[in-house]
Amino acid sequence: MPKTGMEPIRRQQLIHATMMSIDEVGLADTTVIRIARHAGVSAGIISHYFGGKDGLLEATMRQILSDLGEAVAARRRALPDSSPHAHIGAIIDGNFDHSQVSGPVAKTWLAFWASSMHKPQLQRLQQVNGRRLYSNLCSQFRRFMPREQARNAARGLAAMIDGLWLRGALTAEGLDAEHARCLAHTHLKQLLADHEPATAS
Amino acid sequence: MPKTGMEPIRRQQLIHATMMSIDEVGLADTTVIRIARHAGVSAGIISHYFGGKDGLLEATMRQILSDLGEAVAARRRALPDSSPHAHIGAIIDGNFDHSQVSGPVAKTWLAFWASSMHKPQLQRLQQVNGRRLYSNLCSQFRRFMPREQARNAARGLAAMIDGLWLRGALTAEGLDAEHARCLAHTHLKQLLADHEPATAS
DNA sequence: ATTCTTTTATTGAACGTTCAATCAATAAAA
DNA sequence: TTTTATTGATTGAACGTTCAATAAAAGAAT
Repeated sequence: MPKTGMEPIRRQQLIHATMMSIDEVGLADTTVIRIARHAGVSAGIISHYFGGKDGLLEATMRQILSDLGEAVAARRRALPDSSPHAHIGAIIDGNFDHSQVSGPVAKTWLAFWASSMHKPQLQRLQQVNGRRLYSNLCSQFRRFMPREQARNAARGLAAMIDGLWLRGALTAEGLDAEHARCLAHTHLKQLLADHEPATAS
Repeated sequence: MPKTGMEPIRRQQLIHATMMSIDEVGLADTTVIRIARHAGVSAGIISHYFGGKDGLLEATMRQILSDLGEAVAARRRALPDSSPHAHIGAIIDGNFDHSQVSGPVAKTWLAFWASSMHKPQLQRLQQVNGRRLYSNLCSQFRRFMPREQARNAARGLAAMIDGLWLRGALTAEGLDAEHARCLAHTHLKQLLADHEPATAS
């Protein structure tokens, strides 16, 4: 049934099928045949569109990072005000966006995280993302904190966000996004309260 | 050169070699031959002592978890006082013990973390450890907080500890244990200060 | 409309590689 | 002589990639 213009459709199907397979059996047991069956196509098509299995895996990670970045950016565009609190809150909420915390995405994310330790191409993508989160947080904290303290606040909050993700991906019930957001926001409020004790209500 | 009593020696050598291999090339590219070469023995010996590759991997994870538990327990035995602050501080310090934060151990730990999502035997070990950290923290927080608040404090601190680990394992420079400890302790002090504002100095 | 040609999309068997596990053979110690 | 410890070639299974073959759509021509 080959019509023209299949390429973007197939690419999307295969990326989605990759996440499903990683969700089901993990990255280690994800074979091209299993991905192809999930997408309802043959194994050879993967090399045709992505140059090979590695190309598909990299494209899948790119998609996840791109979606995450967009979720954060969208919330920062629609802020109620431009206070540091609002910006940091938007970054937190974006990181726990619904498109990001579903089981398949979260497990795929963690699988790539581990894998990126030894695959240079994934490592680059991973570091770009990690630094983006950190520096976004840091520049907001610096609006009302001295530099070194802002750095530490950013590092601590970034670690908490990643840690909540990590723990969420491992629990059988999946990540409770509402609860995770609540914990991160509570931590943020503490940081703010400690720094403006006189400005209460 | 077979003497008697080689078993405990070989088991230790092979577990150590497993961590070295995972540090070098990752869990995915860690083969029995590579592990055996690291230990200076032949590949067949792994099946002889551990029943197969999976047995060795499980034994390696058990060793890491056991070392981590002991590092925490040792510090809790030698506390200056038995205040909640001291206990929680000891749990933090134990989790950033030098035996735990070296490159090979940290990378092996993260590799198993990801792998435990789809291997039931590793998952059990992982959950026992995660719950131990959480419930240890929780029971200390409850000594000066209402139950629900203590739970949230424990979840937040546990997430931060794991997040600092995670980010440390991924950076090329490795985990800066001193700095990570400092961030976790800062967060702890905020939790304490917020809850006893009248008892200052 | 119908036929022919070209282009695009897809298949799946075959190939070469890699891996974990096995086991008969070996050698040192007891 | 018996027991304990170890080797490494072999085996069979599984994997990613390749490529000749196939089929449907699109375009061209009558």
